[in-house]
Order: sequence, then structure tokens, then C-alpha cells
Amino acid sequence: MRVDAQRNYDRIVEVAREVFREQGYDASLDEVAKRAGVGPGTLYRHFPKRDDLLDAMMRSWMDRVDEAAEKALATEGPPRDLLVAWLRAYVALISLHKGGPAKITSALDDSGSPIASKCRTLTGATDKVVERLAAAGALRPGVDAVTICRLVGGVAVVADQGDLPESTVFPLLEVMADGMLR
Amino acid sequence: MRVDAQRNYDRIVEVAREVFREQGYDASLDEVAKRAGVGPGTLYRHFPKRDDLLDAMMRSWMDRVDEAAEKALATEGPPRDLLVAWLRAYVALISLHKGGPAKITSALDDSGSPIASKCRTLTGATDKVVERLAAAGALRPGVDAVTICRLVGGVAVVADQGDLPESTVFPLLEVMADGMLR
DNA sequence: TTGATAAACGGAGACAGCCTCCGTATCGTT
DNA sequence: AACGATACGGAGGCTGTCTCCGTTTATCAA
Repeated sequence: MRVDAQRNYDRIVEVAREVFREQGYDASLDEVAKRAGVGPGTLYRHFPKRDDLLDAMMRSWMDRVDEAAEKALATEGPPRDLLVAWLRAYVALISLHKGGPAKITSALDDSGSPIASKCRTLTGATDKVVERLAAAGALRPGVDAVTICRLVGGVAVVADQGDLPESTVFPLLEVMADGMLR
Repeated sequence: MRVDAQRNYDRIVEVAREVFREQGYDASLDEVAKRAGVGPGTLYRHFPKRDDLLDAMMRSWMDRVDEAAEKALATEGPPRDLLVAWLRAYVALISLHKGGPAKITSALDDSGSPIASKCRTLTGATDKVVERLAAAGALRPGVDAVTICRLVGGVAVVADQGDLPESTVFPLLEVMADGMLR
């Protein structure tokens, strides 16, 4: 890749992070291009679809997911505490930007999206939690990682769209946790 | 209201129902106007915001909600069956159009939206179910109608966006039901 | 029936966002 | 330095939203 191309690529991703944080996932891409000081053509050549840009933005984010899963797994106490800790972390991770929860959760079932690979990181991390719970015999049969991701994703979407505070979201997660455990 | 105005109003609503059913909630409003045989100006005078149009479309829908609640309340058997029946009905009711679950569920927390009044019908119906369950002592403390609406709304949004089949959605609802019951 | 008046109509067009095409500029190599 | 490959970027087509305002239509009183 030519150095000027690399420079523009990086700059676009950097600016996109900023713009999406300010305006949510449906911010104008022309605006991103303008702020990055490139033409729209350049942006669309590097990132033909909006999701390709999100994909690039989320590269570093994946490390954080694994990190958060490790941290949750280190939780002391009963299985329910572990699960709740992970659910909270999960919501926080996918709620970095307005519109993020919807985007990510719907990518769970859209293997064509570039985001889908990110979801695998997410379900993978959830799976570690599932295994731990299953080993403790605490999990209700039939509850797997994808099920959990869908459920908690749904809560995250609602929280995101309604701007719900943690004090409202946490109880929702606890109801769900109780439904998942035996 | 002048009779021609009334005629156009009704026609727009009728056509909108059709178009939204075909294309989901973000169908083009100019398209609706065109099909209804009116200018965009006429449409926007009657319905300044998209939600105003949805609001009008949902007038008759509210009756169906109460009806469905009655039917669920007539369910024989243990409380869990009643709850699951209502959750399924709830999802079906808000999933009439693509994008509907998101619209309706986010209106739960947006009292400014014209849709909010429709939500009250929905939470009201849910409340009847809640009362029945509470009377039977089957409900976990702290679980109220709004909590339930948010949770099931979240599942409906995910199902809608991911085009999930009933066979996937129903188990999600059951996990939630288990979380709500003691 | 007719004419006045208010009400409603509807389409042209301003504006914003998405995305493409292609002439121009830049890079890297010989 | 010169050339070919690569990348740039902006003009502009397209679609959808929404408004403004000249024209039409309904209604009612005379």
C-alpha cells in the first residue's frame, strides 16, 4: 500500500471514531471525509460499505473484549455474580457509540457483514463464561452463548435507543441472568 | 374538517399501511404520497412528522392489543403458560412491520412521541397480566409492566433485525419468562 | 345560482446524504 | 528524469425529506 494511501486510511479511521462518538453510527460519511480532509471518493474506495469503516474502527476494540471477559471471569463469588458482571461488561462494550448495539447485535445473524467477525470475538468471550457456569452446573439447559448475546443485545439496544441510565438497565440484566441460571 | 381533506387523510393512512407493510417503517413518504395520489405537501400538512402518520395507522391496532391481552388472560394452566402466551402475543403485535419493534420500544421512553400513547395501551395490557401473576404470587419482586415491555421489546427488536424464526425467538422469551417468575 | 372567503391542494425545488466516475496528481521505480 | 501504476478528490447523479406559495376547491351567505 502506498504511503499516502496508508496515511489517508489511518486518518479516516481516526476521524470516523471521533465523528461516530459525537453523532452515532449513522453520521454522514461525507462529513467524515470532509473532516479528514479527503474527498468522498477516497473514503469510499477504502471503505466501500459503511460497515467496512466500522470494521476498521473496531480493530483495537476486540482486545478490550477479551480483556473484559478475563476480568469478569476473575470475579469472586457465586456464578450469578460472574454472569451479571459479564452482562454488564457486554452492554458497556457494545454501547460505545449510539446505534452500536443495534448494529452489532443484528450482525450476529448476518454472516455477510464485516462486523460478523467481531461478533465471533464477542460470542467467543461469552462462551468462556458459559463454560465456567456450565462446569459449576449453574446454567439452565439450552442456554448457549448466542442465546445470551441475543438477549443482552436486545437489552442494550433498548437502553441505547431510550437513553436509559444504568439504574434502569442493571435490573433488566438481572432478570435475564435469573432466567439463564437454574 | 373539509370533506376533501378528510378523504385525503384517510386515503394516505390506508396507503401508508400498505406501503409500510411492504417496505418497513422507513419507506419513502414521497412514495406514499405518490401512491395516494396527493402531493408531498398534502401529506406533510396532515402528518408533519413520520410518527404522526404511524400514530394514525395504529388507531385500530390498539383494539387488537386489548383483545390479545384478554385472550392471553384466558389461558388455562400455570402462571408461566400465561406469561409466555402474553410475551408471544406481545412480540407478534409489535412486529407487524419491519422496524416496528424498534420504533415502539424506543417510544416507551420518549413521552414526546405520538407513539407514546400507544405504548400506554401496551403497558396497560401488560399490567393486567402482571396483576394476575402477582395475585398468584408467581412474580419475582421488582418486575413490573414497563420492565417486561423493555425486555420483550428488546427481544422483538433483535428478532426483527435478524429475521429470526419463531423457533429461535420462543426460547428467548422462555428464558425471560423464567427470569421474571419466582 | 352566484360570488366571496377560507381552507386545502400539489408540485417545483432547496437541501442533505449516498455513492460513482474519471480527469488529475502523486508515488515509486527504472 | 521519465514513466507506469496507484491513489486522489470533487463534480454530479440519485434518492429521500420537507417547504413555500400560486392555484384550486369546498362551503356558505346573499
